[in-house]
Amino acid sequence: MHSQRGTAAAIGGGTPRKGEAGEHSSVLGAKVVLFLSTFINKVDRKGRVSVPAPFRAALAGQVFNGIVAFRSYRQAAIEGCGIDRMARLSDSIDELELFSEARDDLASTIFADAHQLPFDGEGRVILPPLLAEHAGITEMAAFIGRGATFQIWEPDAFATHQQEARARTRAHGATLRLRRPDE
Amino acid sequence: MHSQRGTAAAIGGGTPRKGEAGEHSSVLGAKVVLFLSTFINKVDRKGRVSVPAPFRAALAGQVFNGIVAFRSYRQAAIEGCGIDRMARLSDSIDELELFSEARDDLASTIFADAHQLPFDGEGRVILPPLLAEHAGITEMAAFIGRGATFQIWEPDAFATHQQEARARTRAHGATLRLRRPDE
DNA sequence: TGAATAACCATTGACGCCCATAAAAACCCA
DNA sequence: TGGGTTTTTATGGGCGTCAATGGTTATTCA
Repeated sequence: MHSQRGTAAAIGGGTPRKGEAGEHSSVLGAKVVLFLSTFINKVDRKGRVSVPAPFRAALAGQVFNGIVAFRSYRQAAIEGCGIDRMARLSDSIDELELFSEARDDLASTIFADAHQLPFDGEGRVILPPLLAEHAGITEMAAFIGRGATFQIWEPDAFATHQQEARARTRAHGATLRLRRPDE
Repeated sequence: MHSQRGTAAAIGGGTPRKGEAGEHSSVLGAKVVLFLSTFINKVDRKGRVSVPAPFRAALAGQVFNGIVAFRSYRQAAIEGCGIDRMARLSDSIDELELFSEARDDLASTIFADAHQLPFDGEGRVILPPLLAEHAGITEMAAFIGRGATFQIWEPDAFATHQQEARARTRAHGATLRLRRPDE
């Protein structure tokens, strides 16, 4: 059984049906990567999971054909993004003082346990056992769009988390100023 | 037992499977070199260690077929990178005040005991005894991705270090402004 | 000539890659 | 608008290949 079908096409890789110049929306500069919606897929016996097609589309065209995954420090989840984001992170860190302690800490915290998970021919990845364990994932994996990044959760755990998050939001009345397109 | 398998080809050297123009992802400018994840490999009786395949891929195409290693003066670890980065480092140091103390120190610390370790036919290098000793490496070596560079640790020592680094990062709330792709 | 080093094979298990299938969307056309 | 057709996805499984590792032979240098 399939979870749900491409409810939302992630922007940027927009899977142009026919013709539709598309393909390289980036003449230069970064493509817009947006992960939306939630998809629940099965983890097969070999530990493979299909990355939702819309997510794959959002990642299309990046130098590395796959996803980057690392453990979330705050939650029992796996953080995911494209390689381009990691490259940007690397550049940012490179700008810190060489050999400074902060730089060291960030590097060993962020890069050390990031995994590059390549897509197979069918758009699946293999979840590293350590990460899967951290997220409590065994049978099913929920891909959660978070805009520029996404997360992978054990479905039930996420449901719980989401309820709590909603409750908190309602309580605190979180607000957000929308960024102007040009700033 | 293998530690973990080549999660992926690091960017830039992208091991294009079939055809795939690939090869030179750089139209101009530096190739993207990104070391990610952690790989633990065995050091054999002769002191040889396999450099993780993804790291090798990231280094592919550089003028020197191997890695550059030198002792970290802050930690019980070996710093590693490709020869290209050493060239950049050299440039950076060149920009420091001539005859300044800092320049002297850096030059003698980094370049003096930097070792060029060539790959053998199977992608292994021999760890210089002095470096291995400094890092306390005997049986196993952990290759730690740090973005543009990597480190080599004794696995247990790194585990400890990583925990402390995480704690520090969380405590200070070390943050990092993500660099915009176009700036 | 002996010891250390480098180049050369051999093994094996994990993983990449391929093919097959079913079901659900998207598409098309009356 | 609705039914039939085509495409894409998600999922399973088999097999060939490569990476990690160990050992053996050739080569170099003291």
